[in-house]
Parts: sequence; structure tokens; C-alpha cells
Amino acid sequence: MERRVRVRFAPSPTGPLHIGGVRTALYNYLFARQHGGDLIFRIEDTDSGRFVPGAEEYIIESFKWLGIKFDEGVSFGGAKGPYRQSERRDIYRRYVKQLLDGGHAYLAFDTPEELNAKRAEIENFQYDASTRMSMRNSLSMSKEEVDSLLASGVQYVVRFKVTPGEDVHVDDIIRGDVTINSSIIDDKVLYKSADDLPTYHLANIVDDHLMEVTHVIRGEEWLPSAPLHVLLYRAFGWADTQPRFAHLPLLLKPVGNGKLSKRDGDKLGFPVFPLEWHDPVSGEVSSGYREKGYLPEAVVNFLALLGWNPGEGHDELMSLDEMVQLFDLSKCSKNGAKFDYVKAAWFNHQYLIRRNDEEWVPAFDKLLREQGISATARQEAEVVRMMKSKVIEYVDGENNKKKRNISFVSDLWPLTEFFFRAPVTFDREDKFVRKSWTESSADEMRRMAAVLASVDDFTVDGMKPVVDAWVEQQGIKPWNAWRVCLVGKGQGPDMYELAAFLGKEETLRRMQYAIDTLC
RNA sequence: GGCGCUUUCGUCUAGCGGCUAGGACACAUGCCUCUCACGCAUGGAACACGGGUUCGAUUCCCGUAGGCGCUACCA
Repeated sequence: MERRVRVRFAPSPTGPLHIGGVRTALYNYLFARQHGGDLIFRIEDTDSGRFVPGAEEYIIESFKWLGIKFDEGVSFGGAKGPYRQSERRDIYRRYVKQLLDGGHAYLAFDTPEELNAKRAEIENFQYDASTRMSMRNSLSMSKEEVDSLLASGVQYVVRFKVTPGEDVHVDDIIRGDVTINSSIIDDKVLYKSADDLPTYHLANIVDDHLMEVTHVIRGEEWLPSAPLHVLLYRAFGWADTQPRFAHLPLLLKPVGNGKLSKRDGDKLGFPVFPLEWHDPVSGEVSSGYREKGYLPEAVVNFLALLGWNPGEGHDELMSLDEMVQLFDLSKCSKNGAKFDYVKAAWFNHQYLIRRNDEEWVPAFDKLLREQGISATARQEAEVVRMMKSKVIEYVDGENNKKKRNISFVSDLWPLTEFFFRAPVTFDREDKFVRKSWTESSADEMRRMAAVLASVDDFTVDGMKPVVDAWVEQQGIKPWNAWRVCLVGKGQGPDMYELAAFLGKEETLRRMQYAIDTLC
């Protein structure tokens, strides 16, 4: 029987959504769309102690920005709710009882202190078949003892009774058959009476079953506990509808070893969160892709390619819809991917240059306002048109000077200041200035200024024929010196375009100023 | 320590027994040119190691080494 494909993304609201989580959600989304199935958004808040206010809203807003849409779940509605685990207590209680009644679980009264003492006493202590009879639980104690403890209201947990010595197989879509012997699995805590909440493992299996999830696509960190989950499905009698698993490789640090962390982002200057996050307790602010000027299409495209790619003959630049067509879980790579933030910037560059110049304006305008400059939208779009193909210099993590394309609207500022502010000083040591401003330059500029002054139509089309003719007749090459006058350095667009943008008055003013100060 | 996953250019990866081991990012060079660029062209750059299996291994199997993860009353 073919079941309708249903997948879920189930974060824990313990803080901002990590970029690795975004990728997991993205793969779930691509898979769901491709199979005409459903994507569920579930909140796994079974650890009341780690709840962070605002995290849930943050996650929802992140996906909204990224264009990843859910079909049901928290804030999206649906028939299988509630989708917040803290609101499903009565459901979990029922299933805990089922396990208890079936002899698949038992009550344990060991306090955290007792457990710690045990761990200190026995090296590599594991709560399992080999040790549970020496612990305080409903298996080792008499029924009377247990009942009296329960009656006294003492706290307890429910542990899963794992039968040792059996090879448990997990059929993973990405990794194939993964086998773990049940002897190395401990009697996991499934439920805590202290807060009347299950742990991840129990809640996860119960919810996935009840929500009719068909495929569990999650990070590799869950692979070791997948056999436990298989055992739970079996204990519940749900083995026939157990979801298929796919464990995704992790995102690693760009340099060095280890998994990607917020620290790496801070150090190398790239965000690890989709949106800027203001921590409600520490007050710390973490940068986000959106605020840094990344386009959501670029983030999604870049992320999708970290661990998957469409194979030979396909362009790496893909829209969400194209990815839906091409995505293939079985073609995901098995090993962790270093987070290449330079390529992320390249993707942003690609999507940015495909946008109309007008679409750059709001962000560019914001940039200019921060510098105390006001310009018309028309002017701003003009500057964008002239400058968006330029490159910017930057310093990388190892303090090397590097160059890269304009990848963000904010890259524009250092390259466009001269459009709005006339050069004040000239660096005579600068290679370009030294080479371009010779002893004849002042005189040439004076004469050129006179020619420009005679031009009535001060547009590119209006001045170019006049000036070109004059230049040819004079047999000189005045452009670099002219650039020194108007820009002050070896940067900027075509000189006629610049002059047209500045207008006749400003152009002549800057020329006169340069002549006066450079002589 | 135990258990599991993993290993192709600097990075992301293609490859599913026979290929000059392909692409993208990054890097270098050339062309273009009024600057810096863009663009275009070109180039350098990889199968961790050791055993098998096979007529033949990057590809399959086993070790070794490295990397990653898990090992909580966190997810």
C-alpha cells in the first residue's frame, strides 16, 4: 500500500535556527514537494528547562523569508495536531502506559545523584540489561515497594527495556544498511514524572506515527539512536508503518576540524543564522543572512548544494522549483561538508546581478543614508547600473588581502562614494595618480574644461562626439588625468558616464579644484 | 575508551569495474580596455595508505590511518 508522503521538520525552540537546520528543513521541503506530499512543522519542546522565548517565532519567520512553505503544523494548522509537544502530554501518557503494560518499559527511581555515583564507581557504566537489576526500579524491586514509592509521590522515570544481543538493522536511504547490536543501547529514559513530559525519543516516535510520517530526514547526529527508534516502533507494534530514514551529513567548519559553530561565523565574518537574533537573556546579537544582504534564493541554492548536487550536466544555479524537480535523497553525499562561505557570496553575486537595478535601490538608499547622503532613486539606480560589475577588496580570515565580486549591495559604498562626494585630497604616492597626473596634465585639463564648458547637452551622447574629436585633434589621452579630477583614484565607471551623472557644473568644479591643488 | 558513519583537486562535488578522472567556487595567466573591474579564453590542482577479489580497480571486500557523530531525566 502506497502511503502519501509526509515528512516533518521538528526543531527544538532553544534559540535561533542554525543554518544546518535550515538545510535539513530544505531537504524535507524538496522531498515533500517532489512527491506531492506534506511537510509538517512540529515544535519539540519536551525540555522545559531549555525553552527560549521568541525562538519559535524566529524559526517561522526564517522559513517565511526563505520561501520554504509548510503544509501543516504550529502556526499552519492541520488535522493531526496539536503540533507542539508540550501540548500533547495526555497522548504521551497513554503510550507510556501501553509500553509499561506490554512489558517493554519499566519504572526507575534512581536519583540523578545515585546515577552519578554509579558512573563514578563503574567505568563506562550503562543502564541496561546487565546493570538494571542492581538499580532501583520496578524490575528489581517488589511490587509493594514500587507501589509505596509511587504513593509517596517520589519522582521517577520510565525506561525502555532493551533486550540485549540482537543486531538491529536500520535501512537508511543515504547510507544503506546500518547495523548496531542492541547490547550497546542503554535503557533510555522515555518519560520523566518530574515535568510529566516524554524525552525526545518517545515523543518523536509517537508523533511521527500519529502524524503518519513516512520519511524521517534528519541530521547525522541521530544515526546512533536510529536503532533505538526502530526498537520502539517494534515495541509499539508499528513496525509495518515505520518511516524510512535518511541521515544527512553534517555541516563542518570552513577551516580546521569540527562542526560548524557560531564562533566560526563571528571569526570569518559570515552568519550562521538565517535572521539576525537578539538573545533575550544575554542580550547578545548574532548576525543573520537576511540582514547581511543575502538574497533568500541564494541562501537556499547554496545550502542545497552542501551535501547534494544534481549531477553532471546540470547548472548549479537553480530555483527552488528546479531543485524540487532534480532533488534525489539517494544522491546525497555521506560525508560532512565544509561550509564554503566564499561560494555563498558568489551565489549571492549571481542572484544579485540578475535583479533589476531598481531592486537594488532600497538597500543602496539605506546605505547612503547611513553615510549622510541623500540621492534620488533615479540616481541610485544609475550608480548601481554603472558599478554592479565591479569588485571589492576585503581581508579574509587569515588576514590576506583578497578581491571578490560585488556580492552584496552593501559592497557598493566604498566604490561609490565619489559619485556623491568630490575628492578632497589626492594621494600623490598612489600609483594611479602618479602615473596619470603628469606636468602637462593641469594644462590639458584646463583646455578640456573649456571644451566641456561649451557643451550644452551634457549627456554621454551630447559630449562624447565633441570631446572625442577634440582629443583626436590634440593627440592626447586625457582620460586618466580626468579620472583623477573627478574620482581622485583609479576607480569608477566610464568617464563620460561619470561626467554626465555629475553634471556640467560639478564636473567643471572638480576639474578646477584638482588643477588648483595638484599643481 | 566503546559504538556507528565517513575518506576524489585548497573547498563543494560528478563518477556507480575499463574515462586523457568531469564541473563549480577559489587561484594564476592572456585577450579586451580611459582606471578598477566584468566578460571571454587558457592553465595549475585530487582518487588517504596497505592488502585482497578480478583479465582489469577511484569504483567491490578487509584492515590501517585521518575526519565526524553518539555515548544525559538535551534535542
